[in-house]
Amino acid sequence: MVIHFMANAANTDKKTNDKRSRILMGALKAFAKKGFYNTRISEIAVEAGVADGTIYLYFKNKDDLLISLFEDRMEWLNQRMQKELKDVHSPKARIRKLIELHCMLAIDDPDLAEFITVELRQSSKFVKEYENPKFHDYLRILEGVLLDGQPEVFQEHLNVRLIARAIFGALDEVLLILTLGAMERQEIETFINHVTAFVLGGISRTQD
Amino acid sequence: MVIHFMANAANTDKKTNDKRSRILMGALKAFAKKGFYNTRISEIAVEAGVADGTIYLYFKNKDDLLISLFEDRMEWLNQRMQKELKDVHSPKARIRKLIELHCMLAIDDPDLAEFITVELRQSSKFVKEYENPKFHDYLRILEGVLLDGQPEVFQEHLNVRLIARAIFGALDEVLLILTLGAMERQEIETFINHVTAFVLGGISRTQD
DNA sequence: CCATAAAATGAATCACCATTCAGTCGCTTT
DNA sequence: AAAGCGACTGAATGGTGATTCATTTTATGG
Repeated sequence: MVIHFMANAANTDKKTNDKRSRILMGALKAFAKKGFYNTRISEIAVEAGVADGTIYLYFKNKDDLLISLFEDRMEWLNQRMQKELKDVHSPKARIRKLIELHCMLAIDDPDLAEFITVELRQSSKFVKEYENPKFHDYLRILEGVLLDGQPEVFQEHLNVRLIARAIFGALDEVLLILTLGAMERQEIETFINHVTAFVLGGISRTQD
Repeated sequence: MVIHFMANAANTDKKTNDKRSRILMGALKAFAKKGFYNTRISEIAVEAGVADGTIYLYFKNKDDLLISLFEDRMEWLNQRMQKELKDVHSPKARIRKLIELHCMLAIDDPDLAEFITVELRQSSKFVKEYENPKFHDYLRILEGVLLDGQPEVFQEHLNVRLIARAIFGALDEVLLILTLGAMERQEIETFINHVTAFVLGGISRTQD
């Protein structure tokens, strides 16, 4: 009896998650292409291969779908960020890694890159009540890297919170360019080098 | 006859411009508060003190209103930028001036600040056919300042186009913070100093 | 002061689309 | 095998809001 229940639940969960994540994928693709407000629920449904109504079994409404998509993807992004930063110890190298990862979104998942660069502000401003905690987690990771390096290599008077925002803004804008023009991997690497030099120059104690 | 016509035209133009600019003001206020897609034409009409239909005498449709608003305000911003930069000659001082002006929007015209930070990307991406030339003019001003200073004080290998974007992104993000929390003028000045130090550090040949 | 044109109005239209829900499907249990 | 149950479907609903246009108001000129 118990075993049955468990198996059942696991199965249901699997199917549930599968469908839910297909809907999220469809929404991401559609939002990236046409933006939140220009995307019809029916388009997401087609993209996900489900009926319109099915979406409402997994999400309260269109706003909730947007928010859930943010939560899901930013969570993933933050975890990846933290995992990759774990192995890097020099503060400057961590900054470089962070910039690399941020920019590599343009290649790894262009839809996600586009979604973040274009919808992030809108959503945290106009989807009522939504504070976008996962985005703030991202900022906190960046702040953490700055704080860790501050006593040694970064300027002691940095306003960490402010500069983290400025760096995020710079990266976001660069990511936006990357998603627009299709670029060679090589060219992207050059971009990353330039941006890294710019950011490190802005925060380091001494010029390299 | 000619004189009559002229006077007539001038008069009409004046009234026309007056009403047109009242509509633009109303749209700016409404867009800043609720965003483009959540703003009803009727709300703009109320804000401007005109009838709904009147808006369509001056603008083709809602998209056109958005675009016209961009053109109008960015044009104004660019002109102000260029005028103020005219008197400043040292490259570093010009960068500082540019950052100051950008940030001062949060105080001088919070609605405009909010509008630019939140609607700029959306619009250039989803309002079909619109290339947002005035925004690119802004970028070109920034690039110009970098280029002017490059032979002397800024790093010779700067990718000017890229770094201009990065700087814009950083400023935009900072402006976004400024518009959210109401701040003292003093605190804003501190912010400006930090951001200026960050940017100059990122582009200068030698640490100051 | 009248005639004509121009500008402005705002109620009515109508296309659109998020959301709902009555009905179907397929699987499990007995 | 049939009843029960949860997941799923997609056509129908209802609210919404951009846009239109018949009508009214205001300005112009003789």
